[in-house]
Amino acid sequence: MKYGRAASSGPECGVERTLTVIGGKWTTLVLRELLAGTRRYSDLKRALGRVSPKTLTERLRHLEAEGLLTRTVHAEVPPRVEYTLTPHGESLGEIIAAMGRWGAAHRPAGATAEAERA
Amino acid sequence: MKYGRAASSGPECGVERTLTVIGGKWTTLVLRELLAGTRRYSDLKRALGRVSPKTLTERLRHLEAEGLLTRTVHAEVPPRVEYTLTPHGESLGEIIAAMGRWGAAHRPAGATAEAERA
DNA sequence: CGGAATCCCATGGGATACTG
DNA sequence: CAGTATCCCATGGGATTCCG
Repeated sequence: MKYGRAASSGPECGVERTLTVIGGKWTTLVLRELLAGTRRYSDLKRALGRVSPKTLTERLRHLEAEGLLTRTVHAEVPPRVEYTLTPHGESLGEIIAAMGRWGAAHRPAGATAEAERA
Repeated sequence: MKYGRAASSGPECGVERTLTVIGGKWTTLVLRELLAGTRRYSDLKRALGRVSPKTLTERLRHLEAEGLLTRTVHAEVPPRVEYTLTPHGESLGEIIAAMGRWGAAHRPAGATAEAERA
């Protein structure tokens, strides 16, 4: 998801920077899962359902590179690897929460505003 | 960006539904632009910078299909087409705003938390 | 258990040219 | 002006198999 410099309303717009970090379906979903607490690789895999190991690892590595989570390998057998959000990663909670709220309120059906009032 | 059923923490999770709507780089950027007000096709193209006409049209059609914006064709010459967010589309403002804030605060440099306190 | 390796597909997106 | 029409590429993601 490469792109040159910001060319939108505000140069160096924050939205674009955010998109390069949490762009992509699984990325966001992984974050949402980790916002609930530390998770092991297999926990994430199970929670996310139909994600391939390749994709999951890829996204986790990406998030780690961005400094959003830490990967802890426990030297035991069987191996245990845990992923935990850094404060930096937790700061994304606001965005994820907003997305969750919107998605819950604006369901395809149309029971949107009514559902909120009820 | 298709996917079966929700398999994450909460079944039918709102986050996933939101992702199917605003997933993608340009989609979000278009929304951010329109949150500032009605825009013509050429306005958007100029504001977004390096977006191809194909992509822009594609995303606009997608958003229209989702009921997030309305497309108004003015029967004049030269043609004028305006895009305006529906209330439904405007309700995404909270998410976009959160993304903007996060991106602004967590810049690569590292002047993150400090910038927020200042 | 937690991946790495490999192969393949779908889709978003880019560049360019052309038109109602 | 506001697209449409092609063609092509990059990347996210899927499925499967194998390994330390």
